[in-house]
Amino acid sequence: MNTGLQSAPKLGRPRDEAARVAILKAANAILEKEGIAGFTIEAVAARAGVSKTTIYRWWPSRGALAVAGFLAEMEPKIAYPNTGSSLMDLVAQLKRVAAVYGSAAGRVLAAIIAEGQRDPHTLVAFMDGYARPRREEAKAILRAGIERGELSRDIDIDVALDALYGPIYYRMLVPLGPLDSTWVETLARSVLAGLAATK
Amino acid sequence: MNTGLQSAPKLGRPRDEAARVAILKAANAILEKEGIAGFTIEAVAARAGVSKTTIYRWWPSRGALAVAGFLAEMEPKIAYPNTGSSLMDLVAQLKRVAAVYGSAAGRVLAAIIAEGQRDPHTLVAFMDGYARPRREEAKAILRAGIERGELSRDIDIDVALDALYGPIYYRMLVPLGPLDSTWVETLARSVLAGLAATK
Amino acid sequence: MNTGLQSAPKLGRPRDEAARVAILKAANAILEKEGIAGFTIEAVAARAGVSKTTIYRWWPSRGALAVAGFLAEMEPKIAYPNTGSSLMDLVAQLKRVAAVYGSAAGRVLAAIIAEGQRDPHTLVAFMDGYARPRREEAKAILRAGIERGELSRDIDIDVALDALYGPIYYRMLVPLGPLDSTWVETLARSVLAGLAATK
Amino acid sequence: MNTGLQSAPKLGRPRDEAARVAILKAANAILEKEGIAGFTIEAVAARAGVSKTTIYRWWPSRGALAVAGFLAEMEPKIAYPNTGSSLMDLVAQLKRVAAVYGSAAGRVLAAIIAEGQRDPHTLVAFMDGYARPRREEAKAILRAGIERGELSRDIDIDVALDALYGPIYYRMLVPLGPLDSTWVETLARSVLAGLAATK
DNA sequence: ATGTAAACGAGACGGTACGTCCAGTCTTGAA
DNA sequence: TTCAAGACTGGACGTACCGTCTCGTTTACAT
Repeated sequence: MNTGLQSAPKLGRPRDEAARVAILKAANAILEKEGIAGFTIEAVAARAGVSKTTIYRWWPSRGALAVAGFLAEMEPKIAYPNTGSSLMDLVAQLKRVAAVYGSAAGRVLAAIIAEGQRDPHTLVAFMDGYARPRREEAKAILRAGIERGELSRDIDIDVALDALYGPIYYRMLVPLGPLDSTWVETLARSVLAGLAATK
Repeated sequence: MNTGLQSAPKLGRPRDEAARVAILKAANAILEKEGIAGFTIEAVAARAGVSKTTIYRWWPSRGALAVAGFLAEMEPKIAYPNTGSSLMDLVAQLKRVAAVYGSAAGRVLAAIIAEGQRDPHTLVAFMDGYARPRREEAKAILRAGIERGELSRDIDIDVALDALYGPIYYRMLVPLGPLDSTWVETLARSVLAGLAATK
Repeated sequence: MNTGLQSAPKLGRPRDEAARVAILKAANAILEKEGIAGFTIEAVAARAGVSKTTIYRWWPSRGALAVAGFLAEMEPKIAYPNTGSSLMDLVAQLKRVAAVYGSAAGRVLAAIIAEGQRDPHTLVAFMDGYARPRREEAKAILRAGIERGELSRDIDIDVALDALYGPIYYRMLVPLGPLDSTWVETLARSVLAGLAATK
Repeated sequence: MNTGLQSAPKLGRPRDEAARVAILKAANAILEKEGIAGFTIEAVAARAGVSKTTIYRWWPSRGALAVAGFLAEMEPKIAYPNTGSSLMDLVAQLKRVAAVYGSAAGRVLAAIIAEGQRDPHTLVAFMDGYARPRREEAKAILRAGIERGELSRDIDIDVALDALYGPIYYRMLVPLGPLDSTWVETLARSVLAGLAATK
């Protein structure tokens, strides 16, 4: 996936930026509307008004394209807020994430994780491009909270984040119940209470 | 999935039990070894030494077959223990579940959830046949714990179970870290502390 | 190319005869109308109302299909006559061949020879299925003529047939002039005179 | 094919002669080695170390390029000899042609004729640039032979040339037998006998 | 014992999408 | 103005499986 700017060889016809954008938009639209079932390279090409070749030139697989489309759409949507309080920031962002994942974007994300089970490259792309960076951001917040004394030094940061975000992904993929704000709040309160209680 | 015994028409050649078993075994084996990518009806038929027709006669779709195979293999493996203490039972079972999901069975389960994102019928089959029954068992334990006074009356049982099992599914599908017993213990302790702390 | 009747295993769904015929007819029609340029497997499939798979199941390549179509159409058209006189038979057949090759069938034949230059299998199929059998028939006639004393024992049968048929193929492929009956007659007279004059 | 010198615009960068030669050489080499199957513009460009653009700028189609390459290589090889005797000249040249067509050049020629069946422009280019000029030379020889009384005034020159050259092309395209000198001699003797016998 | 009815193996069939190749066109910067 | 590089649209390739179908064969029970 050559979305970024690398050595920029400058030779030959430059990449068509409009096509790139159209492809990512089409990928997202299809994933949102029809889910992974209708997400074929041919469908994306048709919707974007682009030839299959152009897609294959820039993205090695269906999954890579899905991830790229998701990132393009998501990146602006889930920045962490900054309220001065780690816990407030965390809860606020958790609610925002739950809201986003409960909407169309959640279907895209679910599709990507599903595709990731089929194609390891997709999983890697998703983890490198999205999952791990988000986790790092979240870790930073928790660490800040520890510095400020809002959280105990004894908590296991990874476990804490798994406990907070895991349930959201779980409900997104296995709809045992709704992903609404009441639920998130109850969850956050409960889990944070556990963290606070740690030793 | 007509695995059960219904009106038993009794006419004609009876169903070949050996074939049924061979198919489920083959389905599991393929799902474990190659994941969802290699899980095609043709592959299952070939491995089971059975014709495609026979598979389609009894299972309506790939997903239904996967779920059936998973249930056949799983059912015996994750019964709840009974130690007299709800919390002990819960933790023990949680650890067992994590261990099982971290092994080959986890790959099968991941494949089923992935297929469920593509085909709603598969999701329904999985939820009806597996997810919800397990959840009911777990709820019963928690309720018993409340009765016995081990747990507060104020906890939200569903949230509690999401907080306990969600992270396991999360790590199974998005490998941000290992699914080992240390992690499960830390997680369980932390979440249960939160539940206990609930006023 | 399993056009003929072989061991007839009898197992499974029997081949759809109507499809086979439709495919051969479509192949011929396209070859006649558009030449080798428009002769794609997809076009044949579409015209025959058949899936590509069905074509590939029975014919290994474009060329094999073209040859099969040609044989199906041609076989009845160029049997040798039998006038009692070898030379008369020969000339009569030569004229018929020229007439046929000058028509739509000629375009099919030209296409096959062209495809044969690209794909050796096609050439082999054409030679085994058509060129050599025809040549053998012609040789038999010449041999009969020698037996009856109509032709000299000294002629080289292969050279004689090359001299008679070569020019027809030449004109068919390289249109330096028409392939009409006047020309064939002149040619036949001239060449046969040469044969008669041999020693 | 703008190989010749036209109005000489003189403006801008001049045509790269080395590229022109490299392209023709590459075209020939590929045609000889891999036949028409491997003869793609991209392959020629790669082998010649030239961009596709440059090829398309000067030759309108694959066939045109093939013909140009063939002419560049062939022109010097098949000039008519001059022994003073038309018949001797004719036979000598016939043998030379057969020898050449039986070698690598024959594969190129066969490829061109094949391509000509697919693309009329190629056929025209081949006929205008090669087939007809050669035929005119041959006709001149026959006419000279008639003038000198070596040949009858009654022979049909076109038929005579078809009878002599047709079989060579035939054997080149449909390998029913070798294209060796023994065969050519027998053929020439036989056909010329027929011409001589023509009243 | 004989018929009837469903299960089964085999494999042909119409389709969809795959990922690739090449055609022929275009857009850029350098020569 | 030519050229190298390489992006672009587009058509066909040959393959893999899908889910359906049509056979002939097998197995049981009901007559």
